[in-house]
Amino acid sequence: MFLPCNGPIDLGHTLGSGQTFRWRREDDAHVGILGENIFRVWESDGGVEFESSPAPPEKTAERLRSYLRLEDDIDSFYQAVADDPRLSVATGAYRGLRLARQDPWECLVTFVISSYSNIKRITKHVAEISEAFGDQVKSHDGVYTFPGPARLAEVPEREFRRMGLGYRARFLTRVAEQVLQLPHGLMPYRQASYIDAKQALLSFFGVGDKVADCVLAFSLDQSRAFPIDVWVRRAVQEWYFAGDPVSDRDIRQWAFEHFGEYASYAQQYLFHRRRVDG
DNA sequence: AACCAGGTCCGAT
DNA sequence: ATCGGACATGGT
Repeated sequence: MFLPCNGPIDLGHTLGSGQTFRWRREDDAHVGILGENIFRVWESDGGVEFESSPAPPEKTAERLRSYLRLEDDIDSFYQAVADDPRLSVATGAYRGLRLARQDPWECLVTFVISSYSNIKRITKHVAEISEAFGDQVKSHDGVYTFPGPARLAEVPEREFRRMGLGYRARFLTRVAEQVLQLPHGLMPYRQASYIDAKQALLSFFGVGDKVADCVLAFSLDQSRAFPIDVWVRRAVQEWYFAGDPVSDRDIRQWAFEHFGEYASYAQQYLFHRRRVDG
């Protein structure tokens, strides 16, 4: 089934730029799990083509469309930063890199795990958690859904430690318990203000500024979130502040003034650029 | 063999 | 408010 896209889309950059960790290349397509269904997606003229199972494409199209943010007018972002020479290099190189709209819970767990780790290891841990605690997707051996907060809340911390999660094990157990206390889960924060949503996330044990901003940018539609990790810190410091040391607080302030509602997109391009090309 | 990785928490200034 | 050290583990 075909889905049109507003502007360019590059699945390799979108799904392989360190925002999502459960997609894999398979021939010329990308295969991943959204909710209870497995998707196979590839680029097609003016959009993407996809298959899904066990639910058929007619039933899952909206989920994929939303996930890939096909409605985003990405060209207006490119225009907005056209006068920024550093960012223009990245938008030129990674044209079609989109932010994904992930499930907030899965995104939260993923980035709690990400703390002081690396992409390869994060990918491994997310896969292990799905296999160990998720449900098998119907008629797809070895393919698992992502376990919900109720399931992870009942996993003893020592099991997470056995998986090699280290000190993050405690974070995971606590975060699951805390999310379980929310009457309507994390979804309502899509409608909340950036400030309110961030404050809520920061109240979770194991969630600081960086992880909170990742969840806000990659799952909660908070376009002014600007996650600052080691790579982005270096990029901003060297490319925009002449190498002078800058506090995270100042970077956040600067990012909002400089990029406004495009901050989340700008961050992902800067991150990818810095991580891939140094 | 030190050093680093999409950080956060906590106690001491 | 801000700063340093501790925290687990695996890869260069």
